[in-house]
Amino acid sequence: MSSSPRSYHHGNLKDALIVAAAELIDSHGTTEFSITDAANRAGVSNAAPYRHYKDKQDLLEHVRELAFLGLYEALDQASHENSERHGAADQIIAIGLAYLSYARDKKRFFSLMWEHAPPDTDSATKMSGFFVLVDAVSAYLSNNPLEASHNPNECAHQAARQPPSEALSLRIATQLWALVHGLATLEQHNLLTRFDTAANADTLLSTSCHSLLKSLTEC
Amino acid sequence: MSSSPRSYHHGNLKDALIVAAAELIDSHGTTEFSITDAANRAGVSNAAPYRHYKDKQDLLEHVRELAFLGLYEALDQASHENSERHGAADQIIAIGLAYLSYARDKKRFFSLMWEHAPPDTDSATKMSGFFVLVDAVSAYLSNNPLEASHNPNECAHQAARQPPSEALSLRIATQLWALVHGLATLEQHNLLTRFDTAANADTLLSTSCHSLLKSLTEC
DNA sequence: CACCGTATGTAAAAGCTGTTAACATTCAGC
DNA sequence: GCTGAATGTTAACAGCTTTTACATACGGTG
Repeated sequence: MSSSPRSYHHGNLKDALIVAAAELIDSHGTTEFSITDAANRAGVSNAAPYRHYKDKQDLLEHVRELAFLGLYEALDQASHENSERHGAADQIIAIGLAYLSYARDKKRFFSLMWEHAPPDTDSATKMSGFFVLVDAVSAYLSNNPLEASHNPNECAHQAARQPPSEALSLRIATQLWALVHGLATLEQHNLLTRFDTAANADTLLSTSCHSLLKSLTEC
Repeated sequence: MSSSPRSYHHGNLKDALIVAAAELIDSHGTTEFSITDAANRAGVSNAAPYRHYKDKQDLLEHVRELAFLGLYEALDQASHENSERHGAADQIIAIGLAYLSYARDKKRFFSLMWEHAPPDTDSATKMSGFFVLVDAVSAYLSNNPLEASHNPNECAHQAARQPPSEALSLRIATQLWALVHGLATLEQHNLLTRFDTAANADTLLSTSCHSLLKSLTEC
């Protein structure tokens, strides 16, 4: 990537450090990562990063953003590859499978994303992947409008006061997000195949999604 | 806890270190934690811990076990406080709410538990909390036997070959576990109330659980 | 083009940490 | 009581984060 280490000034050290840090974390994990390594890999001294980042956590925060961006791109691609042709439910499941794939392929990135709950920072990048799912749920709800409810659950209320479809999409997407995220986490800790070796995250996701969607829209 | 720092030998340093580490992590987080602090808090020198633990990760692993034990106790208590009298579904939800409470009250413990997916260690403690949920699901399935299926989904297969109820309980409990774990994680990252301020983890859990259970057993 | 403030790099150092090695003390069993 | 094992201390090393003082390049202004 960086070809000419000749000049005194690096030229694009800020980005190069993020890339270097990302590569190191992807291969050696976040505990092994040191700012010294990242600086060396970028071809500068160990103090140079402090011209661009307040401290180590600040740099890690930017790597986290990169990771969330990668997740978004994976989900977005999965969404487009499964749009319309197949059913809307299959599109939702495809997005979930892409989420699980990302957690598997970039497992160290995935861990980094959910480390140390940040105090208040709400980056838009962090949510962008979520909105891919929201859009798919909206499409699903358009094709599967709610039926009249005979259920004493909250759906009766929703039907009674004609909820904006957007709020319902957000709620369902949140539940699906929680489900797939939990499956990804449990899978990473080898907690799924402990009893039922056939119970992998992919099939669990598929059946759970169908259940949730059916129940949430048919109530 | 430790009262007499007089004798050369501590007497119970191995446990005292876990407790000290747990307290430090609970108050200052896992990144701030140092083995030196834990040793000082236990009243010994900074090299003493290495007589009982191979390295820092080894000590942290034991703290993790303590955290999983605490989670188990919380879930077990919630299970017993909500057994029989209320419906079996309510018992399941009570367990889930206890899970969310634990994640909130012991948020640094909760983060520690899911950090750095361990390579192969499968401690029984880690799973004990899960079995509380499995038992509740089994009780639910006993009270709500599966109906004859007209669904082309996998439930037809299950019904056809008379699945052992235990396998089904494990599968449903796993799905519920993933769901509640995902909700806990998203809540910790302030990702739930970003749009719908009324959508807290507790209510989302309640509605999702009902949906999943209804759909999974009514299929 | 010369000048100068600013941005960006280096070098050195302080202070902390994890970890090990050599040594000291206590315990437990014979 | 003696002896080996268990447990603790001190000292030291290497590596890391972060700061400070200094060096170099860039960019705009006269």
